Amino acid sequence: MTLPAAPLLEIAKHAAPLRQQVEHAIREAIINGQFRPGQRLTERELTLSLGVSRTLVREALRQLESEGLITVIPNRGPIVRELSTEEIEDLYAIRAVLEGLAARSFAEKADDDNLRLLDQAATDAIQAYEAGDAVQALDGKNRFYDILVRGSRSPAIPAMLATLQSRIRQWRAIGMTHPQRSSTRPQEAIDGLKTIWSAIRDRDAAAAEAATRDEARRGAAELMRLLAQTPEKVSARL
Amino acid sequence: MTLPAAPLLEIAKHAAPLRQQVEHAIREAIINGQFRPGQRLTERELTLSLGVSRTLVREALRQLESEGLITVIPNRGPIVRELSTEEIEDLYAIRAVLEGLAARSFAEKADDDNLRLLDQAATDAIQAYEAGDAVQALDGKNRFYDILVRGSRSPAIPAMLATLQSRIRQWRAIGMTHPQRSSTRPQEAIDGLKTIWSAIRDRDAAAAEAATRDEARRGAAELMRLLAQTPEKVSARL
DNA sequence: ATTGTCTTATTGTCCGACAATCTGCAAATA
DNA sequence: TATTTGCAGATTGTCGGACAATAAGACAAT
Repeated sequence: MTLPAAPLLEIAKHAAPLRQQVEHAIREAIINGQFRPGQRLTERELTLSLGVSRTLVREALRQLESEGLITVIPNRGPIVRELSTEEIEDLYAIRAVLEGLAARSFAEKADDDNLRLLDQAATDAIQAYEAGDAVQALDGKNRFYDILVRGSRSPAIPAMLATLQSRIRQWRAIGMTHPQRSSTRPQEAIDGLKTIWSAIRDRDAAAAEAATRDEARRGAAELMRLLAQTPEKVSARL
Repeated sequence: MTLPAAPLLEIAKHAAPLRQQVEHAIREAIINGQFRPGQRLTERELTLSLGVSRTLVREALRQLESEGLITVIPNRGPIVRELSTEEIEDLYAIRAVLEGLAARSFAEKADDDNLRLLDQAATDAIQAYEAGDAVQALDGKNRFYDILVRGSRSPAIPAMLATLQSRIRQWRAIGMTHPQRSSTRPQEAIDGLKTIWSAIRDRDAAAAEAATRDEARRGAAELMRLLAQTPEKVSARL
């Protein structure tokens, strides 16, 4: 008797090569600020703190390098990459068009399952916001965009956006906690979400793309405004 | 006396680490079809043919992996990545929006030098086309887009597009030599270029972006049409 | 204050080793 | 004959050590 074509349960077949865990560990340390921008990362330190051989550390570093998270100075070693204001703005602009493209694809190709999930996330976010629950609202919003990207059926976009996110995440945190944060921004974000949502329900791909881009750009503009007001602090404090 | 802030000449400071040459060599072999999609690349083979240690080969492979050029199967090793029709289409769609974004930035921020260079490339391409010189026309066109991307002053877009290109290049070649290639396509491409060009001269960022995206999409559509007509051959023959 | 030299920390590269895993094939079995 | 089992070979995954090449900082000499 042969096994059914679709396996009953997916087993993690390749018990995560150690290398990937190393890569993941370093990446996380960079993203959450444990390793600060500009900081040097010597191979020796990493091997000691991670308890793996230099071989693995070096392979992981190569990968992080091509993701743009670190810069490797020849014969000097890697340093955690610092981003100028211009670079941050640039990455956000790229994110905007990619998310826009994802929304377009989603509007064109999403199946009912994904539409339902999107509906759920959208209503959750809106309700939470109206109830004044900022945390839940943010969670719903994040889920909304997550579903949007994954449901776009684009093989490459999710990966590219994930890489972008890992380079940006640190600054996104600022955008949400900054004291001078605009008070109208949350409302704006929810409105943007509604616009995207309704465009998708209408299967209006062009409108969905435009709305998603615009919303992402507004978010970026707000962040850039905040960054401009605290020029030095930002890179220093994380 | 202190040195001027801007160095008089840039010296190639770090005589290419061997590793990068290895990476480059493998990448080129993949791009130009010397290593075919689906083909296995064993570390041993590579060390022998390149004359470097396994260490270097492995590091290079990690980098190529995160560029999407190869897929590494655990305990089996890397194979040259094969792209499905959907994936090709997806990559072209991404390229379209990124080039569009580059055009937008260029229209907004390009300096006179870049504008002049763009002018030159555009007139070259158009003249060559009208003179019936396909090779020169193509060269001008490529230069045009190259300047567009580089002159966009975006730190990240050129790198992302370069990665995309390396994954697509093989199929682009098909688009230009395919027997059933549309006869109106070259004219269309030149028209597209003119539209982009004039939008940029007007500093109309939105129009430049739209025109660039549209043109890229038309090119992609043409390629997908050709691929649809020769379904198997394509991946087989390269 | 500038230049030259030495020392040290670190990367760049190579090598050899061995366990873990996949593959294909042959032998054993039903 | 068809299926399962088991084994051998090939290849990756990971380790440790080794040594040259280079960069940076300290220090001495001019």
